[in-house]
Amino acid sequence: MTYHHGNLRSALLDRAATVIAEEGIEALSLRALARDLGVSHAAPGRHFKDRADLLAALAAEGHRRMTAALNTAATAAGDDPVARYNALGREVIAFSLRHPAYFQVTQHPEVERHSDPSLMAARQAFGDTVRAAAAAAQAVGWRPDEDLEALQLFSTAAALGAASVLMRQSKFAGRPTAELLAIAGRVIDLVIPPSLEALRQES
Amino acid sequence: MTYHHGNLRSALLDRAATVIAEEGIEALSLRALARDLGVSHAAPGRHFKDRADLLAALAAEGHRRMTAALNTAATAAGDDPVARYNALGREVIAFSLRHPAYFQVTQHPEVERHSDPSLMAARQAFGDTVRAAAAAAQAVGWRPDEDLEALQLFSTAAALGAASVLMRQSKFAGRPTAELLAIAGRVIDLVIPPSLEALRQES
DNA sequence: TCTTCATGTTGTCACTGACAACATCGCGAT
DNA sequence: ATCGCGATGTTGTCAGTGACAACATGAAGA
Repeated sequence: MTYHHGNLRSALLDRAATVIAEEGIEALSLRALARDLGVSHAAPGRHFKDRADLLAALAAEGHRRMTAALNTAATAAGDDPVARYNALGREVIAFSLRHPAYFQVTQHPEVERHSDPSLMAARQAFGDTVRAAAAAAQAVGWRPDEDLEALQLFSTAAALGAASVLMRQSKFAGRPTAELLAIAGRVIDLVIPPSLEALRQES
Repeated sequence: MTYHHGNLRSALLDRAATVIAEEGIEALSLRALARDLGVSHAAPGRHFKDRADLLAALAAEGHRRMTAALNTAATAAGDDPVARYNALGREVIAFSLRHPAYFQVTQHPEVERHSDPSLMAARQAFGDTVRAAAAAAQAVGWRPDEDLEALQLFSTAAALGAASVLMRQSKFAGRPTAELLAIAGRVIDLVIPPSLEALRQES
């Protein structure tokens, strides 16, 4: 045996991501992963306590990347806090469409219940980013009467739900990404005005 | 052996629902179910081809009950189509809170991908009910420019996402049901006006 | 009564996650 | 230089699980 894979941990995470993208989370097996990488069936155990632990690590990575994507999208959106929060919503959907494996793993109930510390930290960082943007939009007049954290949680859930619909519903299957993103934009606009100006015109 | 359980099929579904409510879908095992009911490990196979088949049957039942709940909620809401659609949104959340096992199983990705004919029929009936209500609201002026099916799908996803947040987020854990339903109402109001009158005042 | 079919039983297989005991590699202290 | 030790990987094994096949039982109708 050649032994010595070197970076088995990241190789496992990579392979897991592609397996999940192709066949879904249920099809993921530690032993199959080990076989795919030409390594013994117990080798994954050195890096991940169990299957849930691997999924948690993958989900943490997904949250970190989503957070990073949101930050660049926010700065690209300019100064208007309402437009920024709207852009965040769109980016949640765009990122999900770009990275279906991360979407699946972060949204999977089995993983959501899991309380790995590094996963919880990544989740919290993601929530903090969204909450800060929601607070800025609220500060300039968007939904001033609602509880901030509730606004954050429910708008995030709505955006992720929309992403799920766009990925799973046959109505949208096979449509080009650009079209899906356009639809995503309209959906986000239902909840968050596209700009401060639009918000002021509403009422 | 006493043999002859009589109605093993519905006993399996019942027991499965309580197991799911208590320990989650992942904890569900056909063999454990058989043990719980004092029946041999292969007996469930007579009624459900495999684990996914049992989950599909449970999900179909969930969709049927949700649809029934929506219909009674709609008639109770009176004649205003906007108020009716708003009430439907609230009832989606209320039903989910009342029946967490059905919620979990209908929303679980593993089950959502499944294409059991009776499950698909139940899903379609649910979708038809929501779409009819959305169409009525649209006919009196709600979001007239949006695609009807998209409106239906995304508003359903938003309501279900809100239900998920209310059930899973620690922020809402342990709060009395009445309070959760009040929050649910505010969330629905973010997307669907509470009445035709409110809709007309918006713009 | 006899047959037939639905329902349940026993037996078995491959696969999986999990654990324990052992092997090897590389690196840092002596 | 080497010694020792911790990190990483290996082989071996166990119980739980889903799935299937072959058989048993009981009820209902020809």
